[in-house]
Amino acid sequence: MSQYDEGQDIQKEHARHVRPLGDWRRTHTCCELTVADNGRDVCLMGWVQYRRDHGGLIFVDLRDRRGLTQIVFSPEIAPAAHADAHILRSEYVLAIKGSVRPRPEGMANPQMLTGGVEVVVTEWKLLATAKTPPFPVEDRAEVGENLRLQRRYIDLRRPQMARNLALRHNIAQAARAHLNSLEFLEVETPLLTKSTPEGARDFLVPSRPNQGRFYALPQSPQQFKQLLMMSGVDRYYQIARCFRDEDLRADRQPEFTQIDIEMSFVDEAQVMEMAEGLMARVFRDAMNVELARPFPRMTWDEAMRDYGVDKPDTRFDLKLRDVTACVRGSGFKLFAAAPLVKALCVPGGATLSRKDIDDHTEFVKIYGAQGLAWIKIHEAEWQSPIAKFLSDDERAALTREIGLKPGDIVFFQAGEPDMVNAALGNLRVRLAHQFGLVPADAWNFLWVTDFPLFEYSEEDNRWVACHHPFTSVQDATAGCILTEPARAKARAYDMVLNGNEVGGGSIRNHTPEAQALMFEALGFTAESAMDQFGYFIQALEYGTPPHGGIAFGLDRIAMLLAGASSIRDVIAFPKTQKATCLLTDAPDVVAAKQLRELGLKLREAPAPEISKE
RNA sequence: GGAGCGGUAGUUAAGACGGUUAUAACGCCGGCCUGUCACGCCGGAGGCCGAGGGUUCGAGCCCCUUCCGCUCCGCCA
Repeated sequence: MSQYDEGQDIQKEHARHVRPLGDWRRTHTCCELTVADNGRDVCLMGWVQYRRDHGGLIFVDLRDRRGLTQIVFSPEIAPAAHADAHILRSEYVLAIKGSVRPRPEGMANPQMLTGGVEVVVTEWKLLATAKTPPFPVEDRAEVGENLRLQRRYIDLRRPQMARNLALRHNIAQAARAHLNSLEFLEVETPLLTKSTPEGARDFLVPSRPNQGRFYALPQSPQQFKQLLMMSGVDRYYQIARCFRDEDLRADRQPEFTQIDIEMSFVDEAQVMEMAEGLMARVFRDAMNVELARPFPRMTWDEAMRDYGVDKPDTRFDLKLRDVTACVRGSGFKLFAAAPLVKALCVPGGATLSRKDIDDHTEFVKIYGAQGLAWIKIHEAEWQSPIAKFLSDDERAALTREIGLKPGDIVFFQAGEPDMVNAALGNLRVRLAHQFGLVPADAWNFLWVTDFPLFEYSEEDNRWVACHHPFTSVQDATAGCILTEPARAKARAYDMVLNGNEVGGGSIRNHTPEAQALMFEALGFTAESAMDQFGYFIQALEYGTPPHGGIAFGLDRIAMLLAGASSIRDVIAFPKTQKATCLLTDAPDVVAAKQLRELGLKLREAPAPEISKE
């Protein structure tokens, strides 16, 4: 007989003790009683966290999502209540009546919020038995992700997960409170909508009454929120579920939540000021932290130049240096011929071991680098595989440009700009963590502005919108939309927190002419633009106010504020990396009848053993 | 589409060069215990080593295939 079966038999036996709730009403939660409640008659309900059965006295820590309260079954004070209490097991659900008393002298537990008191049980009801949980309901239990997701309802009982859910709620409520105070209107937009060709892959939903046609789930409510501006809503927000059928990451789920905002009659400065105010409110309400405003700003060009990425982590320095000119005619052919050569100096980093450097070399190969050149700066010499190729002039130029000092290590990357920036930009973050340069509890906000309007897609062989096709162009570069797309700058802005993009937005095209120009630059013909976006282009023609907005990634913000390493830890029921739900086993095969009704035929029939009929 | 890490009692892990009966801790079950709080003490049960195939006298360990989880690249307007 397995431990599992034994547990089931015990549970079956104990189930005879289960009683209905009846007229019992909970008077307090499990984290609020204090010595001030001494003598009070209370009724608590919750789960058995720990049971400490001394044969005589029985202690139970009763848990709800807020905390723990110690209850005591005493054979002297309440023999009837004590008699059956030995059946209690982990996760049994319990209702108790009793009186609050301070714990005896020296018996208080300062680690518990309610550690000064206990409740002496005079009467109790077993509300439900429970199987032995597959993993302990404790933060310190390190449990495999698959088991946590399969039994999510148990995982969510763990204090950290319960706190994460509450934090997420507090963030959303702070955002709502702030936006409501500014007279924003919360409006819901459709989940069943139209597929658009730009952007991420859509989730499609077949239509039964319109066979052969499909809805798409929204990647964002972008067009709808702009249509609401055209409708005169003026200030809109929505805590909106969004869907993108792309591969997952630790910070990316196929369905996620945005705090989606749009405003009329505004420019960038007003949207950004509103966004800073919202974030300040979120930090005040949810974290009890006051943020300094306004947030620092940086152009996209500066971000790429100094940090190699468009979402710099400014909690530490370690800026990249462009040293292309220093090594232009170098005897080191790799440097001499490269379109871009950048350096990343770590002060005091010459202590790195050969193995450390090998690890970093492997790391940058992820981003397409062939290798990783490095120089350790010693008092007397430069220790480096490439030092012998560098002339005295080049050494002097590098020393000057990078500011090299004895004890430093400097890494180089040469090649195509995208690769160089990605390799060194990501190495920068890795090195900062290795050298302990990332301050704890720092909240470094940053606006990144002046994004390019377009980027070239090698795959599609055309220019695509960096942000989205409704973003407007900066006046100064409006003339080059068609002639020199690479130079066109967008009226777009991203909010970055500790190296994570937490929000992004733009001022939109509000004239049909500007929008038509954008579609033209993206390679749409007038006909194809009308076909895909006709309703939207038409709407622009009926008096559209200047407008713009921003969308925040609620999940990502919650993850950062919770200190979680995965977005899954702040989503109640997340998907796995293969986009499946281990709890419900979705996605699943469907009955042939359902497919027939939708007019769908699978290319291959599902295997018989998993097909449902 | 690609790269890497992992899968061994309920859980988390250990398992030397391929060699008796696969370890430990926690949990679970039973007993004892009136001030514990991750209670303590004594005893016990618990295994298809992810799955399938192969090599071998012999496989948790080596080889092949496959499934699952995680991290990353591509992808994500």
